[in-house]
Amino acid sequence: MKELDKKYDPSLMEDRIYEKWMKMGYFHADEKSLKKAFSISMPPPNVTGQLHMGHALDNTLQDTLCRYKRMKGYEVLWQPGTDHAAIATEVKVINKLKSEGKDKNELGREGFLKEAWAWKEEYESRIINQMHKLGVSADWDRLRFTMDEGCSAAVEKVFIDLYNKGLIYKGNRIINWCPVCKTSISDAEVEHEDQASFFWHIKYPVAGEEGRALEVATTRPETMFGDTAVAVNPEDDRYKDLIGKTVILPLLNKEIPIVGDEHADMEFGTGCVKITPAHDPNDFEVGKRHGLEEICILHDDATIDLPGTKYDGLDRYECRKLVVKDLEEGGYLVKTVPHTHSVDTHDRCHTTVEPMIKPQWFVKMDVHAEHCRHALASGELKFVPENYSKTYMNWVDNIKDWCISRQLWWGHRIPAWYCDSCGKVHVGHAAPESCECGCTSFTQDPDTLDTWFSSALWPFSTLGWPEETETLKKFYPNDVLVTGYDIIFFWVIRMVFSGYEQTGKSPFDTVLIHGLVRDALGRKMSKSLGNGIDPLAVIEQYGADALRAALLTGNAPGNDMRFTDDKVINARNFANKIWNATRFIMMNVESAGEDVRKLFSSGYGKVPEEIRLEKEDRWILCLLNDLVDNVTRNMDTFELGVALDNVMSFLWNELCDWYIEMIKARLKSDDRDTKAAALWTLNTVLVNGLKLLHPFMPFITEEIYVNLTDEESIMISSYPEYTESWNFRDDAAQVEGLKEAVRAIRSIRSEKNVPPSKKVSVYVVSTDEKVRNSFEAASAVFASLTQASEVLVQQDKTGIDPNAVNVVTSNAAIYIPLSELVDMGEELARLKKEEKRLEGELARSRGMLSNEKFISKAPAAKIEEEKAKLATYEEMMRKVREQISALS
RNA sequence: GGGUUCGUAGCUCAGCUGGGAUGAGCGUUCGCUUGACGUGCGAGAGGUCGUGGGUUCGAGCCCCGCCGGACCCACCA
Repeated sequence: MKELDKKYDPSLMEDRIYEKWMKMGYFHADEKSLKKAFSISMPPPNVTGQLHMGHALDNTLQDTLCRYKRMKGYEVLWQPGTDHAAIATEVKVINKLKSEGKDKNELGREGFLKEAWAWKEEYESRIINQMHKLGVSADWDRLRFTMDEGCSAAVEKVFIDLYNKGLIYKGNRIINWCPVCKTSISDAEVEHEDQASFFWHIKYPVAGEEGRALEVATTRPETMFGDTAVAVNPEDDRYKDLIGKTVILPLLNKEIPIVGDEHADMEFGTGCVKITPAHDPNDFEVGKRHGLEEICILHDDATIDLPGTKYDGLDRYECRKLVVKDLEEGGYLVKTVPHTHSVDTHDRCHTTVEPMIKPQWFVKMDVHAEHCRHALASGELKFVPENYSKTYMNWVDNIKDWCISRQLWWGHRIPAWYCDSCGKVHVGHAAPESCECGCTSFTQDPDTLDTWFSSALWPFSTLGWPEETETLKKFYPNDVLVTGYDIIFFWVIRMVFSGYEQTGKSPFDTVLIHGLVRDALGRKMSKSLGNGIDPLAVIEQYGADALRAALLTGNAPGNDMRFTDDKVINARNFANKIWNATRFIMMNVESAGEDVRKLFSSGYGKVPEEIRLEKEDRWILCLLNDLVDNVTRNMDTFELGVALDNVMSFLWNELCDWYIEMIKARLKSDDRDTKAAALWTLNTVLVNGLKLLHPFMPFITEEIYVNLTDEESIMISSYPEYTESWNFRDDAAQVEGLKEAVRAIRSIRSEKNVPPSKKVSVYVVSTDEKVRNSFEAASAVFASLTQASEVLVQQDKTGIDPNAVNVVTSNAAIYIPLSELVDMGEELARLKKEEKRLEGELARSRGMLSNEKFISKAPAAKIEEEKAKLATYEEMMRKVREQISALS
């Protein structure tokens, strides 16, 4: 046994401990192990950023589960890795190049990718170091990256496979285009932002009908150059005679047809809709139904593409101003109405996206959606908390084909090759020898795949798939996936259908959902608000253990949480408490000598023959045993916050506040047996308490454990198992009675302002011999906990000052002769108050028991419980009334 | 428009399959140099569980309505 520093200072130990764990290889998972497997794939953080509170929470949850399972005897694989984060990284690298005066296009594809890889190396190692600080026990030997060789091979195989099955197709479709990033983005990457703007009402004159015009309203007047029709509802009496005729498109003086289409809502606006198939998803559909021309009027950077006009080359918003001005001058503008509407923006750069028609690659979703439904219906996939399966199904039921091509360089290049002469597409690992047309020259598709295409394969691509590796066999499917609810659509759904499609299985059994970490005011942490809290700063100040505990306490699965300093400070104070309790124990063990200490190695659930336990020893062992049961149950149902609360309150409130105080006298005594039993119990309870705490607070528990036990590490120690042999119910109940009495006396002393220095006699009266015996046995403890000069246990009130203060507990009556301090009127009032409280309890209890329906319908155990309570309260009432009549 | 979720102590939140709100932390009041710890110890005050119904022997928990907040999706020509 070594000594602990006088002061608890996490910064002095955490790095050292982590290095030791790494060196010992405790995080490594052995695919050849015969132990039962437990596996989690870490949601790969982007190589763009740094650890934020969301990561800290996500990884703390995973780490806690993994450490628990390891101690429980599982072979645990926590598979770590990072994500290439296509757009995010590409944008950051471009910006970095810009700041160095370089340009993406000048560098060329190869040169740019070199820069991007260098970026990746730097940021990957940075974020991994940050996870080390948090205590993440992932198997770093198996670190993967979404664009490494194996993952890339998996991506290519899946693409080719889906293409061959007809589940991937290429088509000209309307997609979301980001004019700044110059790439298509999926629906999921689009955010909606409310913006104040206008509704411009414009007249389109009907051709050949002098004086008649259709009035349309638009928020994007510049798109009128792409109009190829005006739609009215076919049921609309106002306009249905015009269907089939044409209107003159102002400014361009072009005739376009009037079509009848359901899309036009008679109730909304004027009931007439301009149709711009190339720049609006709804209009695109209308265009398809009516065979309308699709005229693209925008360049990729959102400047106007209208050669031969004065509008050509203008920025979209410049053009808008000019169009409005020209319409007004031409007498076409009817009115301008202020209007707030939601604008689609790119979630990465917040640029307003433009719907554009582009040739893109899509994944068909119908078959895949079926996989997702099956996963839940079959029970092969479960959500914790369960209600998130509704969110999941809501997504599944509304899913649309997934646009997977991106006009980026940083990513997995699409394995499609176009014949240079006939243009035919060939999908495969490499270009074919020759095309059917005889041509032997091909060009690869320049596009890359959506980041989530590779993330979707993460649970198996990281384990060696498509090879049937030992690792894959041992650890796939994963047991748990831990992630936030905001990512169910992006990631969870795509992993699920990919898992079924490629491996025939759900990629994981349980999805543990957590919420967002918000700031103290409940706001989302964001760069723009500048309200983010840096986990590393918190670790530096309070330690990783405190941060982890703060993230887990008082938080139920799936719920958002507020992060406040209070929580971290409380967690740090707890750590300090445990630290000092350990120092106290060590100090006493040291002085007790080697012959006591050698008894300490016994396993859980056994008491060495030489040890003679006393009541309070059995009480705390019984509580510990219940704790093991509770914590295990809560860990297994993913109630980590509850489990941690249980451990903390046991160690702090029961072990430190009660047990240690109870045995202080025994530790000072010369009786070798009683001292040995107390020390043995202390050590046993602390060591096992630390084990229960370790998954949550790994560093301090390791430091204490190795110093206390001289063993190698708590990480590889075995988890306590609940045992019947430590169910000392009877002793536990007696000590609880004792505690109740102590609290009652302290309460009286405090109420009467009796200073601790004043020692008074305490009489305990009970007619129950067993109760008397237990108080008798504990009289020394009892006296020290209540600052009593003596404790007299007796069966009646003989010799007690009739004016003594009296409190009634559930198994005894306590008398404290304090007559000189007591105002009899006050005392009577206090007793009356107690009488009233008991009356309430009795009424409740009797009411229940006299209710015939309760007696006939409630479970028998519940009835018995209530009867016992009633008996206790009746007895208490009897004593209180006796005292009242004695005083009156 | 579709869906989800919340409303419990001054604040932030727990409350397990319905069985006494002896719930936690912080804050607050009073007291304590108790030799492990003031990052501590002891004792208090503080709640008609948003609201109105219903089901039940019994509702913070289940069902319906309402009020008030949050979020997601779709739409907004």
